[in-house]
Amino acid sequence: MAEREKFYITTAISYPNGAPHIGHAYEVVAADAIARFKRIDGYDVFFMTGTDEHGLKIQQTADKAGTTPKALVDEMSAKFRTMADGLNCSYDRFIRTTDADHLPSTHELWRRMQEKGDIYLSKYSGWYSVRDEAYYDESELTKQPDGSWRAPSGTPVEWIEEESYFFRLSAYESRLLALYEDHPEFIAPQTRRNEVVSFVRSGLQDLSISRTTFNWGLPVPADPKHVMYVWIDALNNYLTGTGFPEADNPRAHYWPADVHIIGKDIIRFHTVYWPAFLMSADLPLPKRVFGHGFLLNKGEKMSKSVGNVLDPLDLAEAYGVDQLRYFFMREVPFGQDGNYSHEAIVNRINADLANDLGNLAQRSLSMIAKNCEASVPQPAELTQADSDLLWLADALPGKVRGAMGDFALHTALAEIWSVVAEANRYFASQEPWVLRKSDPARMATVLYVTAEVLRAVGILAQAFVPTAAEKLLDLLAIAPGDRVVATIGAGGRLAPGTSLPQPQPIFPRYIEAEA
RNA sequence: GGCGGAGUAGCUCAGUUGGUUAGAGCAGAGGAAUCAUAAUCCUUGUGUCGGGAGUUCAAAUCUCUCCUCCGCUACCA
Repeated sequence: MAEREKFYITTAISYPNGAPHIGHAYEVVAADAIARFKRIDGYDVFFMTGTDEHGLKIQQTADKAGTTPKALVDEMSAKFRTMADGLNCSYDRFIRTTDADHLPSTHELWRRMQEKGDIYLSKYSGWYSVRDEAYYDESELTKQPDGSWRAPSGTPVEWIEEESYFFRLSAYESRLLALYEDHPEFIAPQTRRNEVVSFVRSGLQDLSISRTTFNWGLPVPADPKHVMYVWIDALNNYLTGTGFPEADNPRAHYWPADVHIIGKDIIRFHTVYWPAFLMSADLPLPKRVFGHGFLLNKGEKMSKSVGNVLDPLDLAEAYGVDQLRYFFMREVPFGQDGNYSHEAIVNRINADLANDLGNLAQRSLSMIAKNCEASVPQPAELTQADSDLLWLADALPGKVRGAMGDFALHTALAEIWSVVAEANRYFASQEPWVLRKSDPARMATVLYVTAEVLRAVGILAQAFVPTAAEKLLDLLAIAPGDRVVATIGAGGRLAPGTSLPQPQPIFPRYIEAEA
């Protein structure tokens, strides 16, 4: 057997300065679906998510709460991990930038960049608002009557100069442009790529990569009064996850990442800074970076003031984990912004999951249980209608693989469910409940073909709705090792006579609670 | 301001390199069936394809122009 091809996928790591929200849930669920699909498609997958735990804000939040940064991030990071677990996300490692192996890894990256001559000590200066804890560009400031300057937020600013290490980002402009040119797939979707190319073309300045104004962070090698600023510390988690710099680490072969799944708001860090760092360190670059969109609550961004902040686990409890996952991935074209609302979620759950797939499984498997001695029926000769439907099911792997290759999760699901819809039409037109009396052999064939379609659908659905798909495959008595994409089609057909368990509903309908 | 994207049925969107009567899902209306989670199936749309002009035998699909919306235009991530 040939060695399996590796596939390394990551989410961004979350900043645990507040509780996880629906955006975090969306990202990790989408990445999980891709990871799960790759696994059932035969890849050696490494899927990583985690938390980015250093920085001024964490330190301040801890101060305000009267605790230590470490105690704070221990508590907060656990919430993110609990969320990922609660949403049934199959990460192989949950990395934390406070993990012990992240320091040597990041020091090594820094050292290599320094060796290249790309890191130098200078001064970082600018208009700083103490109250906002942020620097502002001069163009953003407004002059007050007394001659002083104010930030956009109205707070006073002062000119600050701070010693800082810089990365020679400006030296990488042409190499980055060449990367985008030679690998147009590196940044997706297309619209994000356009933005990045335009940004880099406009010229790059060197990047401040250390701070002396706080100390909750990784110390700069040989100059511990500096801590590394977020860019290097956070981005390097992807390398740390593979055991860098240990060449003999069992995960070393996963680098470079095949894809970073991130929010569109941090596309620049992943497509400009990150590859430049890696080029400097003479390390291979990630193959692709995908910037997904945001989920909006009825068109509005989630915010505490609007009062529409939702806890993802509350949603999962209300609708079901698989149901919520399905909604996220089916409703919104991956890469674009999308809306969610109670009505939309319920509609998807009931129409697609309970009615279309759940009911198809129930009606066909019940008939098998009652009329075929509770075992896989023996098909007779296939009619054109049978072959046509099987052909559609057998063609699904190619279509879904193609869609998943472009991270078009919504398209993959649409493809799968179009076959479910076709199977419902087939079932209605074949009327096996009539055949039961008029032509039992024909009935058995129709039920067999339907079960075969359910098998293909169940296998592919594992990536998106793992628990329900598992239930469906259990009902079909598919052996654990056979629940892979490669068995879909003529080579892996159900064996007639295999006894089947008592059918159980796989997706309940969502019933509105009494108001 | 500069660069880029989008504007197609009530809603969400598909529409490869221009080519028969512009499609899907959902919602709405009517009907059939009863195996099934009151699920399913069938039928049903007179849409100025944002406006205007142009190229072409032929444009939602190319060109120009105008209108509207959105994103990016670096150190909060």
